[in-house]
Amino acid sequence: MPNTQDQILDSAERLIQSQGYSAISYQDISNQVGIRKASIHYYFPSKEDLAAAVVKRYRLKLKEIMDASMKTRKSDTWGLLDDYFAIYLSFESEPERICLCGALAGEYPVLPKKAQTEVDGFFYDHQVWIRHVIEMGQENEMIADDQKADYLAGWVLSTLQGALIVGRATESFDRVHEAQDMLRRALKRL
Amino acid sequence: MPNTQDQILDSAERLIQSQGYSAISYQDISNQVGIRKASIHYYFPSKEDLAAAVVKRYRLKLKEIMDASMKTRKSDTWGLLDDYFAIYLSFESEPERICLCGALAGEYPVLPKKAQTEVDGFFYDHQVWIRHVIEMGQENEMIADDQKADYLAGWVLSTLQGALIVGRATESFDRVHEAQDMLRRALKRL
DNA sequence: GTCTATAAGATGATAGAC
DNA sequence: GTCTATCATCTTATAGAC
Repeated sequence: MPNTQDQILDSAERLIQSQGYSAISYQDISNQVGIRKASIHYYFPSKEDLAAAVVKRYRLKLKEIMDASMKTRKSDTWGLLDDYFAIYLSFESEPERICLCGALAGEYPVLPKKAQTEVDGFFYDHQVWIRHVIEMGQENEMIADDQKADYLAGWVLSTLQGALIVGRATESFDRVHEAQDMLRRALKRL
Repeated sequence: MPNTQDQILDSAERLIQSQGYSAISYQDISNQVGIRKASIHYYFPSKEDLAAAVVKRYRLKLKEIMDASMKTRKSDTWGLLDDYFAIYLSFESEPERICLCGALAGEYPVLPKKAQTEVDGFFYDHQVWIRHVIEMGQENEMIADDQKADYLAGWVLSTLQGALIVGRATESFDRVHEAQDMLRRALKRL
């Protein structure tokens, strides 16, 4: 059983992923965690603090997954890409949820500054990681090198985030599978 | 000068595109339009009514643009695709705004039912239109036909929505240009 | 740490005058 | 049609007891 602070973060993460930042309240979290909403303020004085903490933790969690993948897969281009794609496939079992930062990006201008910075940093982390994978793939001639690795990385990121968001709204998670299929082919043949 | 009802819809559309549905209030619209918030209830009794009306109008507006393009471009595959891409490029001049339905899809589970239906219908319209363009392109051998047109259409849609959303959060509208570039190449060579 | 109690403000919505 | 006035409810947040 996680401590109270982690339970609050878990609840907030889940709620933001399914409802967005503006829609959720301390009361919602209070109901899920089973403590009074005043108690939440003990851990996170303001909603801005809570938002920043949730994104920070989420960003770090994924960064660790990606770094671990890099360590075990070495320069196995398609294995690395599969690992990354798996992050997005994990949402299939909870169709109300999407990537936390995809959800937050949808209401970016109303987010508190610190949360904005973390969301921005999240996308930066991912783009750098994907770019690295693609660069290695281009060196090994697994991926065509007539396109800048950075453009390709941004493209992969946008596509996957978009597939999750549109997929949830159209109740078609297949979209995510299909998008990954297309990306794999495109990277091979571009 | 548009009538009051249209001014309200214009304002709501603008606000949702930049802030999302949950974050906006009758007060915000009241401030922009210059009428009291009680007056807005005269046109749209509940926020749910307003949401449904905004999406319905937006969906129709884009449907008309796409149908007009189909009528003038006939079977000019790349011309049609350019017209469609131009819809997304139009957001470059107002970097706070993204596609209304992309923004709404980011908080889909909390939307009123009727708004959900319209958002869903919006994506359906687009996917059908793009699929049609791709099918014609495959017949004319402009686009390779080893992939289902419907998958390709879904992929294009997801990518463009994702590029807008991620692009706004990372202050890099280039993302949209680059994604369109990649899509064009990918469709040609797949 | 968690609670009760409470504050100050915003929200969607309605009634009724003009 | 648009206004003022008002309502009940929800929001984030704080003070202080246990």
